[in-house]
Order: sequence, then structure tokens, then C-alpha cells
Amino acid sequence: MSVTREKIIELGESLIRTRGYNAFSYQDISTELGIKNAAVHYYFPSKSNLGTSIVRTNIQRFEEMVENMQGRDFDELQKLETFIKIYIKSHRENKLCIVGALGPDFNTLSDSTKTELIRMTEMVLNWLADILGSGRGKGIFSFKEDPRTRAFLVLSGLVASLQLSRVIEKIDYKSVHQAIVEGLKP
Amino acid sequence: MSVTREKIIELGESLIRTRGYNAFSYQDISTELGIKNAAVHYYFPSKSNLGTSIVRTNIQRFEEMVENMQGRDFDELQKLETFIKIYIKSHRENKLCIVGALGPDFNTLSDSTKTELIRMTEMVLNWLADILGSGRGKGIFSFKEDPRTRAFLVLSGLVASLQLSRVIEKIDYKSVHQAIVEGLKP
DNA sequence: TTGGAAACTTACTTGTTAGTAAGTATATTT
DNA sequence: AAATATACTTACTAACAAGTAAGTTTCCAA
Repeated sequence: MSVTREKIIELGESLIRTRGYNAFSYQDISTELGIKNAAVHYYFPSKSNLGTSIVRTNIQRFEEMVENMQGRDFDELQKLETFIKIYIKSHRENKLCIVGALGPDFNTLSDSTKTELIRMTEMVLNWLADILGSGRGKGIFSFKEDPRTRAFLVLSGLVASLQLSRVIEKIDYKSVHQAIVEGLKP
Repeated sequence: MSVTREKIIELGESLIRTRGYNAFSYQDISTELGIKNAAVHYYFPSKSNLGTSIVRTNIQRFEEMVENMQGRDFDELQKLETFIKIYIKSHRENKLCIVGALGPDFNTLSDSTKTELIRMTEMVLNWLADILGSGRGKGIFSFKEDPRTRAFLVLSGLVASLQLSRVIEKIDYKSVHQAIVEGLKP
């Protein structure tokens, strides 16, 4: 794999997560990387193409995280906390997650980027519902709704608190994700 | 007040909530309203100006809702449910709320639009924390965290579930907001 | 009836956008 | 040594963006 290609994806992701899909341009990338506009088009013919590749990279990262946890056989609470760490890191870097960054722009995305974003969100949600469900089965978690609804709510909390804490600085992010976890304990 | 001016604000808000701030143009507005580009600039010299006015309109609407509830002296649960109705309506119209629509674009907004968005979010959060706190005092609600943290979590749930339900259609939105309310009951 | 304000349109400008066609340098393979 | 592929640059284009200056119509008040 080309190092320039990887830098473009990395920077593109960063721009999406800090400024949004429709607020970044190929110029932003080429200027920052010290290359020409056409060089970006060489690797990613269209912006849609780049967007799709960025989401795919994120899917891969998520899959690797899940695999990695399977290897170390974490329990459900540890898995959830590992997942939440991604959001704590994002918050520290003042970035949104890709789902939260691309979600509001959904109607302006190309079909392929939409498809990948749906696939990613579905994967995360299914994984979350799974660990919430099996965690409840083991008595690690306790909640009334069905696991998918609760997973949706947990993800919503994580996604939006990144967005809101950008607007409202006076919030203690730690207490927010603590409340999410505490709300699941028996 | 001019009817054209009001139509521009209404359409502008709709565009922000369906496509995002950076994905709509003065052309979109002028074409739809059958007027010229410059006519939009006549009422709103800059896009920043229009954005700010749209947020201010939303603040006013929120204030009117709060006032209206004071008049009919609703209890805390009724107030919360009235607020949630805004989100149910937004979901039906396939729109985000302005906070959720502008939040991800925060870094690209003008200072005045940022200021108004902060003011709006702060208002909503304070109001929510107030009714959650006093509701808990009366035994209507029950939760462990401090009211502001819980308010942050409730708002996050509402804001992000609009975004996520746009990506994931297979979700029953009713059960989501029901879970938010149920999670507050003693 | 005339002056002026309100509500626009006409006709631009300037900058930025995604995207492309054709060329060049460098390394690798045949 | 010649051919080919990789990784770009040069030099564009066409469309669209926000924004403006100057004019026009319409209505109302003095």
C-alpha cells in the first residue's frame, strides 16, 4: 500500500470528523500533504470514492477491535468499556466518530458511501446488542428493553455526547459515559 | 415582518435539518421560492447571517413552548413528554433537530452562529436539568447522577436517535423514546 | 404629485469546487 | 537496452459558491 494513499485516508477522516463531509475539499488535503490536487484524484478518482474508502477503513478497524477482544476473552463489561474508550479518545481529540460525523450528511452522500455507512452502523449496533444481551444473561447487565433498543440508546448517548460536548464545554465527559455504564449495572 | 423573509428562514431551516449547513446554497433557496439569488441576500446579507437568524427563530420557538407549558401548569413528566413530541415530529418528517444538525458543523460556523447555537443548547439543557431535578424531588423521576448529567444523556439520546434512525431504518423509534422515559421512572 | 422607502431584479465578480487530459520522472521488469 | 508501471505534476475546465453594485417597480406618505 502507498504511504501517500494512507495519508490521504487518515487526513480525510480527520477532516470529516472535525469539519464534516461537505466542508472539506481535495485542496485541503493536497495543501496539507504538499502534493497537487490531481495527486489526490490519482488515488481517489472522486470524493465519493474517498468517502467510501474512509468508512471502509473504519469498518476494518472496528472488526480488528472485536477480533482482538475475542482473543483475550474479555467479559461483556470489559468489551463495552473498551468500546467506550474509542469515544473517550475521540473526545480528547475534539473529534466526532465517523457515524456521528456522516450521519447528519447522510442525504448528501453517494450511494456507495451510504451503503458502507449503513453497514458500519449496523455492525456496531449488532455487536453492542449482542454483548448487552449476553451480558444480561450472565447477570453482568440489567435493563428492561430489548437489547437492540438499549444498544441504540447506548450508541446514541456516545455519538451525541461527542457532538454536544463540542458545543457545551461545561460538561464533564467522564460522568456522562460513567452514567451510561452505571445505568446498565444491576 | 415580510412573508418572503419568513419563507427563507423556514426553507433554510428545513435544508439545514435535511442536508446540513454546508450542503445548502442561496441558489437552493432562490430556486425553490422562485426569486433571485440577490433577493435572498437582500434579507440576509451573508449565509452566516441567515444561519444565525434560523437558530434565533428556534430559540424563540423553544421559549414559547416553555412559556405555554408554564401557563397550563403541566407536571414534570408531561413537560418532558411535550418536549419529546418535538423529536417524534422531527422523526416523522425525516429531519434532525437544529442542535443535532448544526453540532457536527460547529467548527465551520461563524462566531455569531456558534454563539446562538451554544445559547440554544445551554437553554435546552438547563431546562431539561431543571425539570429532571424537580421531578425527582417530587418522586416523579428517579435517577442517580446529577440532573445536568442526566439531562445531557437524555438530550443525547433524542438528538442522536434522529441521526441514527436515518441510517438504520429497522429501528422502532417509539420504543427508543419510551425507553428514555421509562428509564427515568421510579 | 412628488419623494422616498421597501422589495426586489439584472448583471456582474471573485473564489472555490470536483474533476480531467496529457505530460514527466523514476524505478522495475523483460 | 527497451518497455512498462507507478507516482505523480502541469495545466486546464465547467459548474457553482457567496456576495455586490446599480437599477427597477410598486406602494405609501407628505
